[in-house]
Amino acid sequence: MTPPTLADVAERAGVSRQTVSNAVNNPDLLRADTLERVQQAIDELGYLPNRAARNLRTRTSQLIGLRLSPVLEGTATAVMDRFVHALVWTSKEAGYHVLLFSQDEEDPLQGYDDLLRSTAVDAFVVTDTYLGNPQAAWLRRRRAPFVSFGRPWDDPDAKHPWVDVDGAAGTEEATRHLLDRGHELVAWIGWRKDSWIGEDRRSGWLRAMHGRGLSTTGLASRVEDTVSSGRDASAHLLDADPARRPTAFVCASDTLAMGVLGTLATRGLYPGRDIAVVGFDDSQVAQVVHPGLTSVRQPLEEAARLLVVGLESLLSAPLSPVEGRLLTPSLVVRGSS
Amino acid sequence: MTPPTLADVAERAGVSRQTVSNAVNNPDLLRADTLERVQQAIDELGYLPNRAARNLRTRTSQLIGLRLSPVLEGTATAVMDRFVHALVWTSKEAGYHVLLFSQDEEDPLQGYDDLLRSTAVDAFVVTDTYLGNPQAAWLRRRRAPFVSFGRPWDDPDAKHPWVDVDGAAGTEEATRHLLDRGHELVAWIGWRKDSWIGEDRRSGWLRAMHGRGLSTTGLASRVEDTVSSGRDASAHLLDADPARRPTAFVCASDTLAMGVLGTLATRGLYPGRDIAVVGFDDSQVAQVVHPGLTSVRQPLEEAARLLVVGLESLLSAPLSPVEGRLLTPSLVVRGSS
DNA sequence: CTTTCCGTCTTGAACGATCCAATCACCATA
DNA sequence: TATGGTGATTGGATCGTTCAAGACGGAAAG
Repeated sequence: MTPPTLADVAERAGVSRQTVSNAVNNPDLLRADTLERVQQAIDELGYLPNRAARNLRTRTSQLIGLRLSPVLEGTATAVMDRFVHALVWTSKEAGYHVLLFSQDEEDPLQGYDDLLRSTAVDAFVVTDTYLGNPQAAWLRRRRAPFVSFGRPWDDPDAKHPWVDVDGAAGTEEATRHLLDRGHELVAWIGWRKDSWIGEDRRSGWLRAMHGRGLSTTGLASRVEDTVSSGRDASAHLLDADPARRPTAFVCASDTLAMGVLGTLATRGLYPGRDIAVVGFDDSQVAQVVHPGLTSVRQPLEEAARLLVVGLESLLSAPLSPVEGRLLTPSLVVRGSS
Repeated sequence: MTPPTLADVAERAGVSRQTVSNAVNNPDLLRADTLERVQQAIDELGYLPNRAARNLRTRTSQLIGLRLSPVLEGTATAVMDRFVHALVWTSKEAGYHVLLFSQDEEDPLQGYDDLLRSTAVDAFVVTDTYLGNPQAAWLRRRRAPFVSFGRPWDDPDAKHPWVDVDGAAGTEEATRHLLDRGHELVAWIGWRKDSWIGEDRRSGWLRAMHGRGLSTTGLASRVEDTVSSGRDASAHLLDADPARRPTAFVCASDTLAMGVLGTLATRGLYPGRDIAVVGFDDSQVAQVVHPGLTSVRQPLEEAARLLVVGLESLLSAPLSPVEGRLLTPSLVVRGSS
């Protein structure tokens, strides 16, 4: 009924508890024949070390804490889903499991604090690194091990490993792709100016346009990340100056791009033929909408992998040099361009 | 540096360890003034019980295991995301955390087995209950506590609590909604016959149609759950018999509905005006696509809540009567109908 | 005045693993 | 044969908590 313990295995194999422990954790300390005997007993009993006991003794939990961000209905954020998958997968390879917790409405740090004080997790993966988010700074003060997906925008000398995706490179590639197809009036629809991520992505568009000697005057719009904002912004840009009517849109998100597609649909314009549209995130929406939304895809699997690598080195050698990694996204071309 | 222990609190409050333990777990055993003194020491030190030690002693982990299903690119399955959120939230209310693990490619039961044998989780939440999935039967044989989201289709006398959504009721409401708007030729695009869920949803459409004395001949199609299948199926239905050309489509998933929208777009037909379309799952896709996809929304928050309730009673009284709960989904009406 | 009882608190043991120091077996060397 | 060294194996202590049982004091009952 109750799972077998180390002592059970030891008795069956005719050795001491410590020898069984070594067989599991330091097999090279045992003589070959002893190891085999112990291994056989382990297999026969289906023994696996009791997690709680091991955790207590070693002061680790082999768990990584991840706080889920609140779900936003009406947006195309399928990013987290893919990222969580990738993180769970790579964590498993490294011998860790992922523990989810949710945000406390009153105190956003509550969840972190509780898990730390009860030594329930070994480290955290932080994902919301937008400006003004107190998590990173707080965790640092608390000396809690963590890595972040997203660069520390407001803290140039942050001491934690991080991985981020080069949004500017992504939009630059997206814009170049449109320019290569003959577009010259490529408009930008992005987020409000106080979003560092938004400004980063916008800079890629600027770079591509200016790189070809094209003016961006009257081609940019900064709005909230909602479908209706994207719809309104694109309609406005299309109606503004007939001489500079955009023939293509690059958007800071798939959500905004869906708004653009909405504008086109109501006007009888066909995406990809009449007007080109590119989104960001390669969400499921981009994949299933007609005629397919070209989008910048983040290498989330690679990001997760590197985060876990960073976590491992952080936990094994807390004073090792800290590094940040910037990954280059790729463009997935579909019918909309 | 290291978190305070029970002994630290005990010393500070001038009581024994056990008294502190009681203050935390059975406060009514203490005299009021003692309790207050201990509580103050706890607050001052920021004490929280060490999880590993507690787990070891009580033989519980306060963790619920959830296996992530493989991500399917190109489909609109945003269901899991919402469900996981809801589950994490309600679990927290009940004092549990959610531990994620991924599917082993070789042996789908491996992850479950390891977590059980190492006593890492108290119970599982199983989500993939499609026909032939060995999880439920295996867990039952293993006498592992679990609840499932999805009814035990192939096992009428299953002994575990489950919660499911009445798919038939959902499509029935969707179909009635279309009939009420004057449609008479409402077509069905669903999954292959071996999918119980698909057949369940289909039966709702049948019920609604027959309830109004309408024939369903030549109005149904059963295909794979992909966008292109939905596109092909809808095109075929529209071209088949001019006398019975569908004016509306009810689909077993948002993915299929997106295929229908694709067909309409290529033919210059406007969803909601020329042809009505209803999907299933109320995915993010349905919410952001133009002009909005009417869809059946599953009460995932309620489902998660009931699952946790079931889990609690299962863990506190393993022999309590088992119950299954069928929840009724709701229809979210948008531009496409 | 003694006994019983109850409420309150304390002590020692246990959960199942790992760490530490000590022991043992074995073989090579003097 | 005695000595030394190496590597395999052992018993005991420990991690921080909860459980079981006992100690203590005062109040109620005999």
